[in-house]
This record gives sequence, C-alpha cells and structure tokens, in this order.
Amino acid sequence: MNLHLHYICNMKYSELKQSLKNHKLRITDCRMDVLEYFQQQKKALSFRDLEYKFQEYDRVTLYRTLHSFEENGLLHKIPGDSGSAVYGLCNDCGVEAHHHNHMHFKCDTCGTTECIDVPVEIPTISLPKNYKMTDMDVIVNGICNHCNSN
Amino acid sequence: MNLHLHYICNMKYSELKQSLKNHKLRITDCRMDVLEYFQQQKKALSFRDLEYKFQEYDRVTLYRTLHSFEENGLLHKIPGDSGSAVYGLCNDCGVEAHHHNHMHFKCDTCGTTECIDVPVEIPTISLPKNYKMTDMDVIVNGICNHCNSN
DNA sequence: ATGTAATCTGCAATGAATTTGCATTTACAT
DNA sequence: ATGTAAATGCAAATTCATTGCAGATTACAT
Repeated sequence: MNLHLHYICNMKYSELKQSLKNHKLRITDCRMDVLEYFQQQKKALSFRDLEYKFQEYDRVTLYRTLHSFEENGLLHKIPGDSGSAVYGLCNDCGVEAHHHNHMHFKCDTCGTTECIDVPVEIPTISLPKNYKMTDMDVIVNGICNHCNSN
Repeated sequence: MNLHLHYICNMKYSELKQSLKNHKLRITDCRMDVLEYFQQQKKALSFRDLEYKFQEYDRVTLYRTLHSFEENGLLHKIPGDSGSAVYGLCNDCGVEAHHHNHMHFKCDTCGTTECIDVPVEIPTISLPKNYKMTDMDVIVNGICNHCNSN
C-alpha cells in the first residue's frame, strides 16, 4: 500500500520534471514545489497564495518562478480586479459564447484599449453544471483599426 | 466663427456637467477636465495617462476622481495585463461571439478563479472593419459550483 | 446673496506590491 | 569531475495606491 502510494508519487514527480523540461526550465526545488501545488490545487493561485504556502522560499524567488513559468508558457496570467493578478495552469479550454457586459479591444501594436461597440448580442456561454454567471469581462487582443492600415 | 466655436464648447460643457449630475457627482474642475478628456480621447485611459495629462492636479485627487467615477457608474474598470488597470467610458456595447484562448471563472462568493473547460468552440466575435484578433481573455464572474450548492 | 453642512482637494505620510543588484549556490552539458 | 550559465536569497530601491487631516469648495436652503 505504501509502496503503491510511493509509486504514484514518483510518477507524479517525474511528470512534473518532464513538464519543466518541456518548457525549457531548469529543475529546481522551488519550481517543482510550485508546479506541483498548481497541479494539486486545480485552480488559479495568486502570488499571496504561494507566499503563504511556501514560506521557505524567498518572495523574490517566488516572483521569479511565476515569471519564468509565464514566460515559458507553463502558466498564463489572468488579469485581476485590482492589479493583483492571479495565475492559472495553461490547458486547453473549449468555450461557447453568451450574454455579456463589457467588450474591450487592446491593440498589441499601439497598446490602446478601446471599448468596442458591436450592435449584436453575444450568444450564451455554456457554463458547467451549477455555475451561475453574474457578469463578464471580455478582452480581445489584436491589431486595431488604425495600426492595421499602415 | 469664434462665437460658433464658443457655442459648441458651451454645449459640451453643459453636457459634461449634466453627465456628472446624472451620476450624482459634484461638479469640480478636476472631474470636468477628466471627464472631458475621456470624451475626447474615445479610448481607455490608464491612471498614468491622467497623471501625465493633468499635472496640475494631485495624484491622489486623480485616483479619487477615477474611483468616484467608477463607483457612480461613469467609468468601468478594465482588468489590465500587469496590475495597471485601464479605465474606459461606460457605454452600451453589443457583442457577438468567437474563437478564443482563455476562459476563466471567478466566484463572487469564495473568490476562487478557475480555468473552465468547456469542450465547445466559441463562435466568432465579429470585430469592426480592419480589426484583427490574435487572442482573447474571457473572465466570467458569478457563483461557482461549490458555493452554489450550499 | 449668504450661511451651513457635506464633500473635495492637496499635502504628507504610510503601507503594500514588485523589481533590481549582487554575492553565493546550484543545475546540467561536456 | 568541471566550467558556465542560470537560480537563489538578502537587502535595498522603486513603484503603486491608500489614509488622515486641514483648508477650500460645492450644493442647497433660506
């Protein structure tokens, strides 16, 4: 039984390692621990969450871990309410469409963010069982009107 | 001609004033100037933009102006990349649906953010002429699975 | 017009979040 | 095993945002 658990545990460990390698990241204790935690939690985590969980690592190291993960495509940043962004593991999410509140366009070239007026209803995003939507932020990145015509 | 311009200008001024009144905000120089600037720019502005433009006002006043505008529904906050949110004038935007990249659900009750996997294609958002989308952030707020079943 | 109460502004100080520089340690390709 | 490039920890510096308070300004009723 213990053997079994250990076996599973080792598997996970090697998977984590492989995951780091796949993203061209060196294997370090901090990165392994943080990645494992993301895997276990299955939800987006904030810097605070990590800081609390991993007091054995320096704040700066955790910041840099998040940055390296983001840079190498292991994590993506989710824009947060008030400047305190949270991070979630990248995986393929299929989505539908829906009702909405805001719709913004941010130009990759000039950096301008505009509120886009499109006089059309957005189809309904189908959420999983038991989820209820109150409101929604849609941010589209790309090339704007102006930058595209140059 | 000058008279004409002045007339137009006055109209705008009174409109701005009315807009503030409609949102139950007192008429002050700072608010008038900031609101006017938003009207003119027709795009989302960051705090930095305002700070640069209105050096005659104290930073704190500008922060408070943005907050009061947001609180009274004159502006809405658009979550930004790296904690530096930008603000845009509220107006009715109609939208369609589309292709996607990320889709996140943030629970209003427990605060948890999850990456939602919905195995469905997102319809295509129809952007205005000359806009090209490279990627997209969808953040849905509401009540999650877990909190909803209590 | 004028007085009063409520609120806004500027300033200074505080507090929180994030980044940088540098010396030391660690990972990993040879 | 060993050298090089990269990661870590610590201290300090930056940046970003909020708070308290005194004086100025606004809305409103008289």
